Amino acid sequence: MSTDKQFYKEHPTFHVAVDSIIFGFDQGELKLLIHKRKFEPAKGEWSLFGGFVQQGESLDEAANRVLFELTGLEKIYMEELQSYGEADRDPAGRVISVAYYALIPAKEFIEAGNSKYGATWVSVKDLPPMIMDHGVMVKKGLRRLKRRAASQPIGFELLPGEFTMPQLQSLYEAIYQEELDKRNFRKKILAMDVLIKLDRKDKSSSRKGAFLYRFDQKKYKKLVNGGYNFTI
Amino acid sequence: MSTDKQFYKEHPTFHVAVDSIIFGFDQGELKLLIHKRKFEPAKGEWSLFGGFVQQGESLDEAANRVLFELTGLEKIYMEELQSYGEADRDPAGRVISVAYYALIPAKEFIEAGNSKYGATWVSVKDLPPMIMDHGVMVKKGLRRLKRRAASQPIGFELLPGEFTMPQLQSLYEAIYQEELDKRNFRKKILAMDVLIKLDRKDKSSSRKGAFLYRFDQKKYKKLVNGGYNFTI
DNA sequence: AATATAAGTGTTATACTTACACTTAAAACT
DNA sequence: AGTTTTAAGTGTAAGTATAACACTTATATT
Repeated sequence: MSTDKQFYKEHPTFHVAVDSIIFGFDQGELKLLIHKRKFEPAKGEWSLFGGFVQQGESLDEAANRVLFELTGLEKIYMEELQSYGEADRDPAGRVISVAYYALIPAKEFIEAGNSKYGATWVSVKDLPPMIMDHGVMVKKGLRRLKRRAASQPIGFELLPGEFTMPQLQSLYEAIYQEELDKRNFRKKILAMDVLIKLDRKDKSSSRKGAFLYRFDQKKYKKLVNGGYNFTI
Repeated sequence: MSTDKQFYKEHPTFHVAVDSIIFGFDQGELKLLIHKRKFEPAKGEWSLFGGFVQQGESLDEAANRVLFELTGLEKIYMEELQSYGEADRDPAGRVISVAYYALIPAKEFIEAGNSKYGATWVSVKDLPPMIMDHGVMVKKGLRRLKRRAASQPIGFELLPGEFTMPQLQSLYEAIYQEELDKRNFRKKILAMDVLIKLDRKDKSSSRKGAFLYRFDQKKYKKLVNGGYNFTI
């Protein structure tokens, strides 16, 4: 702090915020978690979950803290998306915002939506108007999700620890917004050799029941380190 | 400014910097433009081109301004890469830095390196130690370049307006760090149908001379808008 | 006229991707 | 107990894209 002032004091400082684009998957639909803004200005309007970076915390730490404070969600998949720094993006003052995108699995999905925090899930196909540049951030987040899903098995982050092939396929269909052939889909996914088939079935969506699988983190890491590159 | 204080004044503010990872291509090598830092602390050590965001300018504007001030380069390809916000990343004080990556064509390449600004080109295969987290930023920039080069015809940004097939191939070989088959390379590039073959030759590197091409921006945009996706 | 050098060109084999339809397991109903 | 209903599960063949491979050509230099 004292050195800060010593070297850089002639330069201006700015409020820095983090905003999280939180995707979830449920009932065959890809959804976004938003809430009504809790503070002025624009209090009560639809907003991503955001807050200001505090002294002594990194951007990643701030993003995780804000998310936890506003939704109770912890230890979820999160990565930086892009910074937004237009001088007039926030009408209430100069704020530079770092957008994060986050994926949460179905188990936590329900709780977050029903919580005391006033969070709401909206379908990405029918987004309400959001404050400032949050709509732009979401579009960018969706593009990133599509790209990531195609080249990394990121979809698994959006599912519970155990899932069925039809569920996984339905997730990818929601991300790409197109129907996939189930034979080809299974072939590709299984060819990656990162899934473990369990001998139990999930019977919630059919009489026959669908076998459960889980993602094999170890095999995946081995593949990635070996230079292998996924494409779904 | 006054509204800023009104609404957000309880939150801390930070110095925000931009740092540019500038790639160039020359003599068959992919290179990075760096310089010796002009101010304390760590004055005289190898550094990316960076500076502080000023009041009233966006991050993009700051990145372009800083680059121009330090290298004289203007209107070059630039995009945001990632933000770096660890609390202790700069030993002299809290600074949040937004890294940009930039590509400059061969024509401007030479000038930038020989300039009054003290800029130096170093091979990406043999990078010197750099201040703070600049080495990490460069690694990230290289990964981005590789990925972008594979899916967008971004390589053209690194070449002069007119170039030959052997030059283009050599650029891709430098980016991927592997040799490519020239027949297959030509086939793929030409199949994209975004190059215009000129009837002139460049004879600087062979007696026979190689035909010059230029990139057709219009055709490219048409393809991209039509949903086409490149892969080299 | 001969030589040296990099540019330029096609084909075949292999791998990957896409399209496509029937069988099976199990609960629910009669 | 047998029949019906529903989603899960499975294989093959055609088409497309990728990868491997070697000789000819244009031109400056000697």
